[in-house]
Formats: sequence, structure tokens, C-alpha cells
Amino acid sequence: MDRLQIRPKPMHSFTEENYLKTIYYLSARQEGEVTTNSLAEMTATKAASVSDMLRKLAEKQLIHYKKYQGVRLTEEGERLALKVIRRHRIWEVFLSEKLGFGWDEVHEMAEELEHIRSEELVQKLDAFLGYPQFDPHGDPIPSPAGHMPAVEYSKLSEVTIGEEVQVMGVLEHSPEFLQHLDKTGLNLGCRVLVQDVNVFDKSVSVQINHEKTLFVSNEVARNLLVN
Amino acid sequence: MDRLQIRPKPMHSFTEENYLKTIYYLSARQEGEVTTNSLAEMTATKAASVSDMLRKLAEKQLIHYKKYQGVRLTEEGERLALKVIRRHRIWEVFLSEKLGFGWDEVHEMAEELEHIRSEELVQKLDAFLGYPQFDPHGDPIPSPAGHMPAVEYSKLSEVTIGEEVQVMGVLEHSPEFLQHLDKTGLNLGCRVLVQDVNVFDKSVSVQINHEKTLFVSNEVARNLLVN
DNA sequence: ATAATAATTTAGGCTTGTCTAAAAATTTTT
DNA sequence: AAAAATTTTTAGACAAGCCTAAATTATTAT
Repeated sequence: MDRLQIRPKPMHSFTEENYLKTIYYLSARQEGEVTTNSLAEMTATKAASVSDMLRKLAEKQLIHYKKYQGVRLTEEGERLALKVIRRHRIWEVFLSEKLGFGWDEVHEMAEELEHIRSEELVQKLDAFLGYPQFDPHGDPIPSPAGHMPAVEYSKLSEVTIGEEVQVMGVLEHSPEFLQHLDKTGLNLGCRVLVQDVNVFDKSVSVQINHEKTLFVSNEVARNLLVN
Repeated sequence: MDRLQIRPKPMHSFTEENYLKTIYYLSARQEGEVTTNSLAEMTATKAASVSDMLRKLAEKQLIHYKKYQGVRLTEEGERLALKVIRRHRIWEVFLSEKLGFGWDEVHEMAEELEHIRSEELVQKLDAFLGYPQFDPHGDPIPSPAGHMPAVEYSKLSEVTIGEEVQVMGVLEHSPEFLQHLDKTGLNLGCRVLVQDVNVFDKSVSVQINHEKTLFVSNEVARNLLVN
């Protein structure tokens, strides 16, 4: 039979890839080492399970790890994490641009697709999509070599009155938040003129695309990236 | 953090899906029950492991199974198997048509992609591809409802002298065989006029697309589906 | 500085899916 | 029809990845 399922054992498991990715994300938004507890929370497991896995990843030289001291990716670990993130974001672009999924729907499917292990597949998909630079949430797509492009956006909550900016991304990726943005018309790329800031609750009054005026809570404004 | 990886536990594991799919394929090409040994060979595992899994699948009512008596899919089992096969073949079309992979390359990647569990993804992908009826090897794509279209092709080895037929599919799916067809120009859809059959080794002399003449071994002719 | 609290790791278990070796059932041969 | 050979199942183990409970280390408060 020609459908034998003999495939070479992959270097790194699905689970290992998820840990590396998560360590990368946690490192990115906070200085210093990543803690066991924060990893447990992010991966929806228990601290004991995380400890096990950290020992394993350290043995494989993918993380720097001293007991009780938190964790940091090695060069190899970061390279791998960025590979996974690259795959994730490229698949998100595909799902959004080619299949018409909303930006609130793509993350979950990409969580599975990111683990498909074919270099050539990602490379051809990237070409098919025209080498996109950003995913549907405005997050930059790492280079094939494993480099995360630097982006420097402000939060909408920090823009001064009178300035006009453009929505470039989000800090919060939950479907609920994204659906709320859809509802209010705050899509990626739309122009936002800050008309007023409420000194009491820090909510922002904005004009969108030189059309309708909108009130944006500070909670939302803090999670909107603009430039 | 919004990237929590809480996903509902899927009804059926990756592994279970592979067993069901394999049982389906083995049933299709041979009458009666599928044996433990043939499953072991196909899934590249040992008979003991297969036995374990069969007990488990029987408990889940996905197969009819009496010890030592071989195995047959239940209706539910067949529905699931066809769902997996549908996903597999739709992904193959995508890889071939949109990303430009050769028909000898798509199977392995589709083996992973077929397990992505989103109904909506397959449905949108299907639409994106224009509801293809056949995969790149000419195999029919099961309907969303779980029905395998009947196709009735002959083998090239059974065509009588003087007949002109069209290549519609292959029985052997190994990259080696497919690459050999590529090399000789025997692609899907090409027209083949049977000029002569060698009585000694049953090799076939054919003219392709009213152009070049070619000798096809019986081994190859038996694995080429035509109509 | 020490006691209380919090975070982390270890110890021991569980499940899934695999294995080898041995036992049991079936099929084939004589 | 019994013996031999083959196939299949059972028994017992193992690795990965998770768990709970207990022990250990670090941090915070007094």
C-alpha cells in the first residue's frame, strides 16, 4: 500500500513548540525572566507540569533555566519560537484574506495550523500571499531567518488631543474585543482624530475617518495601537 | 493574556482518525472484514497495538468488532472516516492548485492538515477551491454529508488495442510512481491510444496526446486508471 | 532577622498510544 | 481430525504530558 504513515519523528513536539512560543510572548511584554506560574496560567496547565517541561526544554538547550530562577529562551529556542509565530501569523493571513474569516476567528485555527511541519509549505504559502508583513491583527510576521521586525506604535490612550492617527494593531486579541471593534467600526487602518480626553475616566472622544464621532473607553484605547 | 490555549477536547484523537481512515481504505479494496495484521502493516505499528485500539474504537461504537474476527466500520465510523478523507483530499487540491506543489508531494502534508478540526475551515476552503470533485490524483472527494462518489474507471492494462482513453487517476500513490509518470508525460487528463499489447510481458505500446509513442510496462499500466 | 506567605519543584499517579513476550484462538497442513 | 503454523489477543512496560499532594526555596511582613 502506498499510504503508509511512516513519517520521521519530529525534532520538537507540538507541546514543546507551544511552550517556546508562550515563553517568547511573556518575555516580550516584561523585562527579565519568565516565571513558572505565568507559564502555567498562559498554557492553562499547573505549575508542576510546567516545571517538568522546563527541565526537558533546558536539557534540549532551548531555554536558560536555573531552578527557582525563572526562564529565558536560548538563541536556538528563540529561533524556534519565532518560526512557530511566523507560521501562525502567515496562516492567519491566509484564513483572513483568502478564506474570508474575520480577525476574531483566525487565531484558534492558526493555533493548530502553526504546527504543520513543512518548511516548504510555509514558504510557498508566504509567496502565495504576496509576502505579507503583518497578520490580520497588525502583528508583524517574523522573517524566514527568525527575526522579529521592530514596530513602534503608540496606544490610542496616549495620543494627544488634536492628533490624527491610524489604527495599526491591537494589544488584546480576544474575539470579544475584536468583535467590539468591528461593531464600532474601529478596523485596522482606519483614521482616528482625537477630539477630547475625559480627565475623569480617561475615555477618549474620537472622529473616525472624518465621519462619525465615537466615545472610546480607556480600557479600549489602551489596547489600540496607532501611529 | 488573550492567547490562552484552552480548546475543547476533541471527540476523536488524531490517532483514532488515522485508524478509521485506514480501515476505510482497506475495506474498499477487499471484500469482507479488515484484519488486525493488515492494519498493523498500514499504520506501521504492531498487531498488539492495533488490538488495543480496536477494542477502544469498538467501545466508541465506531467499528463492528468481534475478537479474532476482523473489523468493519459502523455507519458513524464510516461517516468519520469519510470526513477525514474529504479533508485530506481538499487540502491536496489546495496544495497542488494554489501553492503549486506536485502531485507527488501533496500527500504527506495533507496527512497532517487533514486533522485540523474546524468544519468551517474545510467548508470555506472547499468554496475557495471552487468545490473540486477530484484530488490531484484523480480520487473523488467525498461530499460534506459523508458520501463517497462512485467512479468506475478501467485499468490501462485492460484496455483493448485501438481504443483511445484518458488518464483519470492512479491506483498507486507513491511519490516514486508519480514522479515516473511525470517523467514519461503520463499526466492526469492526457489521452492515450493503445496501439499494441505485448503478449509476452503484457507491456503496452501507447500513443500519448496523438504525439509521441511510449512503452508502458504492465506494472505501470495496472496502476493507471482510465476511461 | 525571623516568621508567615507565596512560588516552585519533587514524588507519585494517570491516560494515551506504543512496545515485547507470552498465551489463546484460528487456520492450514498432513 | 490432530498437529503445525499463523494470527490475534492479553499481560506487563514505557514515554510524553498532565495531575494532586507534599516538600523545598524564595519573598514579604513583622
